[in-house]
Amino acid sequence: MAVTSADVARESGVSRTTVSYVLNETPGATISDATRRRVLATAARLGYAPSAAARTLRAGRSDLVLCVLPNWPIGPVLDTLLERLADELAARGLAVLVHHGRGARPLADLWRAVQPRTVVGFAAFAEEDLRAMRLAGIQVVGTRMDGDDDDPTIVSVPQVRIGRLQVQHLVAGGRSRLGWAGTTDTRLAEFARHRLAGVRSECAQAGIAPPVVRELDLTMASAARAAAAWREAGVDAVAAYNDEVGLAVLAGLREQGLAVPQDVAVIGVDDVPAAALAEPPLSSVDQAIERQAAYLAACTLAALDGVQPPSRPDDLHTVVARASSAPRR
Amino acid sequence: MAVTSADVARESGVSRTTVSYVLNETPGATISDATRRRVLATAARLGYAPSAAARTLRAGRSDLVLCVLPNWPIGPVLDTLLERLADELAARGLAVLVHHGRGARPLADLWRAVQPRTVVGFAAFAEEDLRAMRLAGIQVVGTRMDGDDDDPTIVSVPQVRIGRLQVQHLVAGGRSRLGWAGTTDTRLAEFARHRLAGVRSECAQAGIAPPVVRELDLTMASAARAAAAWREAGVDAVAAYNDEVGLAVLAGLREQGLAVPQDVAVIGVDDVPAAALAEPPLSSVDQAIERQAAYLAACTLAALDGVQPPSRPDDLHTVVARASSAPRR
DNA sequence: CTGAAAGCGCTTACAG
DNA sequence: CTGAAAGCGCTTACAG
Repeated sequence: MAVTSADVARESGVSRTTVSYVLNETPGATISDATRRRVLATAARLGYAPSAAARTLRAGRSDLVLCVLPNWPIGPVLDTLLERLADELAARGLAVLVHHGRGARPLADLWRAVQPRTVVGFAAFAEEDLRAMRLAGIQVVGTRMDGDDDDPTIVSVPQVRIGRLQVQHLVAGGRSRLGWAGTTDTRLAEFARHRLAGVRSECAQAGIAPPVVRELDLTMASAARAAAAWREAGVDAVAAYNDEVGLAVLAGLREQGLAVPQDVAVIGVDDVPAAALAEPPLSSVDQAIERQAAYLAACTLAALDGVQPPSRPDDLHTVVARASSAPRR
Repeated sequence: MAVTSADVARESGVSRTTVSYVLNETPGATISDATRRRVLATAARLGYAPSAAARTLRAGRSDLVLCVLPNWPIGPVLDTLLERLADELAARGLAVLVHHGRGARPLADLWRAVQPRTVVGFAAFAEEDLRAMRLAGIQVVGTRMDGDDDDPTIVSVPQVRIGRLQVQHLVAGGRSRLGWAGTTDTRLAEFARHRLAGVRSECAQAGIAPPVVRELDLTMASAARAAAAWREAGVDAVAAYNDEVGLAVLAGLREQGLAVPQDVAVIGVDDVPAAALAEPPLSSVDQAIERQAAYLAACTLAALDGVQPPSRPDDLHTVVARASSAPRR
């Protein structure tokens, strides 16, 4: 069916060995210029492309790096991460493909279809999946959201810091009774848990009461209910899971007749464009996506080379202060 | 290194043939129950997984379906599409992997690493890429944004309709001088072009002037400039590329002291949660994502089976009317 | 009911 | 400078 190296060999009047030497520019081999030209021309004319399956079988490993995502909604952060990773790895002849690991399908089904050299996991793997990958000789690079692990194959971006930063900013602005606006989107539960933990610990640190926790579903009804609860509790500042939730919080507070930032301050996470356009403009926490992406790519390359990964940059997140969290007068 | 079927055969005291028959439940073969049990147990104990490369080489085709995306930002629409597709194909033993085809890297590099059975393209392929895939025996399923092609391997979701619907809605609400809010994000240029074409053609149809076109970059400055230009031109309604741009339009109009919907009506596309939360709530065009996903999945399955694809549902898009486009009193 | 053998397409010692 | 041969791990006619 498809063109094989044998076809190229026959058409060029040489052996498959010679075809392989020419096409792979094999270091040891010296091929006469005439032969090389002839082989190259034939390959181009026939549209020859080597069989990935055969190469992988022969070599015992492929040039594929597989990124395994949980069922997170893909946003700009992840998008940039994947793009950057693909660019860096392409420079070394590696292809990056992404598996959107929705729901309950076991990873094992994948290995029937594809044989990656390395798997980059964006959430913890099941024990059995890990075992299967190790047995199959697949290298595994992991990521974590808490940052207290020394496993060198693990990239960590501590979500906890984000929550801490939000609280520090709000407290510095004279606020002392905090609310937390989480999300009912279960796909984000892992992120939310760590960010909330950061909020809690920083509240304790600052000597103020723990946050009044509410989970929103991005409807006006749920945002208004949350706002009412916060008013009830005397909340004067809300840290939101992200900007999307933060914008819902603004809407809910408005609905309940609470003024931002006079009555309540609000801060989100991500610094999406819509944050700056809100009324009032929404404060946020910038994630330094480009630098996170560079860090992840460097860690993956280090794992591929079997060397120590770079240490994590520790000033990734910064507060973007806008009117929604202006200090108490 | 890894466990092979020969290992399982040796440990079970049978031939590789028998191992293959048992593990693949080969129809013709009848294996004694004792042997079957023994082989299964050994395979499980050893953690045997067949080599995808060897299976693919042997079979001449893999169980991999590759989705090739242009460098679009991934949003909820695409996300749902991919999830749905993966689910439907998993039921037939096919794995779905995604290639984020950023920028200029030629697709050909991919075939060195991976050998898909089918490629689902979300934008037009380069001629040479198409040729290479055909030569490699890869089945190609395409998608288009204009819907006037009868190629059965092509899934089309006509963006043009979206623009038409927006204009119909605005005109029905008594508006007669339209603006179009595009985006400076070049990754979306293809979508924007078709939606704008729909707006243009429907304006002609309705006998009103062509739209006053402006491209926004999601900053207040650019939104305000656009708003000023529209006021200058006497625009009384704006169709936005999507809700994100629509929200920027609302901000720009507010900044310029124009009242929505009294002075200017606004409508976006996508019906994201933030649209309903805006002040005033933003009208939009719903994309019926679930049904689009089902349609794409059905087309892909049809292509795999070599049968006629289903015809496109033609009522995918519907206007969600909110305060931002309330009729002229 | 089970096994020995061929062959998928490639690369790479090994010979010439 | 070039070619014949082996072998990666699998499946499947073909024999028994």
